[in-house]
Amino acid sequence: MIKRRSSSNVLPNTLGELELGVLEALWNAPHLDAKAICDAMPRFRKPNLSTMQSTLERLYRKGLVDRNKQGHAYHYFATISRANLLGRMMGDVIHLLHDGRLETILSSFVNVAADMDETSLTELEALIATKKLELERRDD
Amino acid sequence: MIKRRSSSNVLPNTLGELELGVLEALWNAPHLDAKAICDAMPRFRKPNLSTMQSTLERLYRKGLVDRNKQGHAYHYFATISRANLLGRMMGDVIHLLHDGRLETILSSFVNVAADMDETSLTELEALIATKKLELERRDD
DNA sequence: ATGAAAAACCGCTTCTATGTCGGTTTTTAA
DNA sequence: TTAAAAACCGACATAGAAGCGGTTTTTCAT
Repeated sequence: MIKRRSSSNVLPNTLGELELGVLEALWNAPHLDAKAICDAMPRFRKPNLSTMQSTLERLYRKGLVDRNKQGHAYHYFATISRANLLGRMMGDVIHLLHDGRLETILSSFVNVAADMDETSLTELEALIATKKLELERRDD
Repeated sequence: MIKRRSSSNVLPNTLGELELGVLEALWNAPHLDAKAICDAMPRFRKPNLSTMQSTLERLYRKGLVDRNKQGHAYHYFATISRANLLGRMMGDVIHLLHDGRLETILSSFVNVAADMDETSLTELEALIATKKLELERRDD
């Protein structure tokens, strides 16, 4: 009598490698069909057309791509931008490890930014300034 | 003839629900043994002791916990803080969706911070200032 | 209209990480 | 010395993703 697992919901927005590859291809060139997306994959892992169709179907059910029929094939396009997906996944991670202290999260931002590039902190400051102006304007 | 999958490395630092629960318990009270960690889990999903031991063993191999024998049982402790794990996972997500443009990443930070709380942007500014001072001092 | 080609559709297998646990061996402390 | 507690070992379960062959449907050119 084995205990059933309560379908794990850590990081609800994670994707497989191929799924991500597909999105990359679609961000790069919207409105491709399954065949074209296959061709856009690097040779060392070019999947069978059926495999690509399965993957597209999964992405479609997840709402990450939409499609419409043009001629004899579906043409696919991403329904989410790279930046938005990044935001979602960051949200997942934050939600997963949130301890209620804002400082924990914000200091992660700063640390990541500091690790990337010397000038990042300054850029981050500039973006904050812009964001603050936006918020002020919205309040008027 | 089925193609072998090159063991997928999307988000190398993801954890299962139980694994994360264990870390939460250890962050909350370091140096517990397997039994005690079991007891620390919410009743509705309290695992068998063996299950807990397997999970601890996996976390140990991953380097996320360490242990030493005290009396007749191992006592476990986390080798990574919540904030550091958050940082790692954020790094994973960023690496996964990096498009070369720093602005994409930084604007995600700002957006997430802005969604959380009005004062977050100001706090973020303060943290940046602190971080900058740290970096300057390191250069001396 | 019609038939070949292309794509969709269907159902199945494989793979991997995690969760799950029973049974056996080892260790410890009384 | 021995009973109990824990470690250790070897399974099986599950879910999401990757993978693909075979069949049906659609389309377009003739």
